[in-house]
Amino acid sequence: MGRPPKFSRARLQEAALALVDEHGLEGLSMRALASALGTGPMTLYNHVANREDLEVLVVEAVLAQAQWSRGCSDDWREDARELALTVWRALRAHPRVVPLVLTRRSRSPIVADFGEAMLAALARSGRSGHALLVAFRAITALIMGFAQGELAGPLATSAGEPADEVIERFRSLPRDRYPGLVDIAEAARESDPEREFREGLELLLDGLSRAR
Amino acid sequence: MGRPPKFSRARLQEAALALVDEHGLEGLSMRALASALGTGPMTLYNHVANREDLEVLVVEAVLAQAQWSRGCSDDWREDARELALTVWRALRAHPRVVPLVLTRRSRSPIVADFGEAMLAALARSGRSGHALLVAFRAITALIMGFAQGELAGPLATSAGEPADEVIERFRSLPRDRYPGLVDIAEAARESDPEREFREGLELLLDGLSRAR
DNA sequence: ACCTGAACACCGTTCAAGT
DNA sequence: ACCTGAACACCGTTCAAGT
Repeated sequence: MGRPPKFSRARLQEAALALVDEHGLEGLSMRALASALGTGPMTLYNHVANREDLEVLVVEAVLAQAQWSRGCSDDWREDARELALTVWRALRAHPRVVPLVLTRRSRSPIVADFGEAMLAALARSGRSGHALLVAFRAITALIMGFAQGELAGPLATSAGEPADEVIERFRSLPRDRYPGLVDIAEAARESDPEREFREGLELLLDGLSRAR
Repeated sequence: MGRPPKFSRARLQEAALALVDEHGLEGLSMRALASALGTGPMTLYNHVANREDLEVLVVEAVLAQAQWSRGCSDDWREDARELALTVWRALRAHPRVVPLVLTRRSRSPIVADFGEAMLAALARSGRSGHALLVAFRAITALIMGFAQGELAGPLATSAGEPADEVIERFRSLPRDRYPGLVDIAEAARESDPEREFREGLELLLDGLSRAR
């Protein structure tokens, strides 16, 4: 006997994302999500295969927020930059989901479409085949790596500890042993994440412009 | 009454890493580790604060395998390259630990020492302060991002699915809609991870050489 | 100082039954 | 087709007691 679903997959996705945004990764459980949706845990299994499947759904909810103009400009660097920035911003909007984005694999068309758009831009730098593959791997690595670095890297600013404290911790290292770390910790005080990402991205784009 | 520890912290670290290497992340539990060490779960709490602490220990076991020569050459690019490669290789030697490396933060001297060595190399490109910070963030992002990409990126080759299958999956996409993805999937067939990383790294080093 | 068993409050998921 | 309660086999961790 056909029964209408109690809630849509989209509703479930939205509720799961809200749970992680608000309570972090450990706030996401089948049971917690179920009660947020007003049902029992087992109901979720009508919409989702298992917990990992649910996590992929959360990842895709975040990635879906990356939007870009479909056409392309006459400057491939500008296109690649726009694409990279929109993904990076989507990740930054949901910092507590980043660990999931880094570790779960999605086969959603969102990922393929983004990849294809980025490849279209990079191809216009004059690359194809192996060189295009390397360029693609490098730029996606840079995006994910910057997101990771803010979350868990040496100068990570999130994850509970306030930014100023992390910087202070590095600033107070022995200056003779760690002059470089002290230096960048000072610089980090009057910097911001988007600027750092943009300038880091520009370094790679410079490399992509030069080599052939 | 002073009792000698039943096992050292190093022994615990080693056993935990072995557990993850062999059975993956889900094979690591307080209970499984305890029985691998021949005791009850609660004994572990004499050596480790909690599960997260244990995970950081595993991360540090992997990072500790990154070794580099202390002196520096007359070529900063060569030094940065060596440092990046040694970390990347350490990560690759323990693919199932990578998700932990991406998401857990360590305050071990290993991390600080690596950072300082890398900064020393990058500083010799003529950078300091904010520009040095950006260069550092970019190169660490590239390293971690490449490790992430192999694990969970669009063309990821690990995570159960064999490399050939992933590539085949992309190769069989509609060529008119995803020409770029099909192209790099073909290229990926006769490529290897270290080559891709080396060449991706070179792109960033090119960018670091040019800009000032 | 270090070890440890029992117990508690959670998990994800199987199963079998409902509509 | 979709829902759901009971039950199972796990977790990490607190507590209280041992040496």
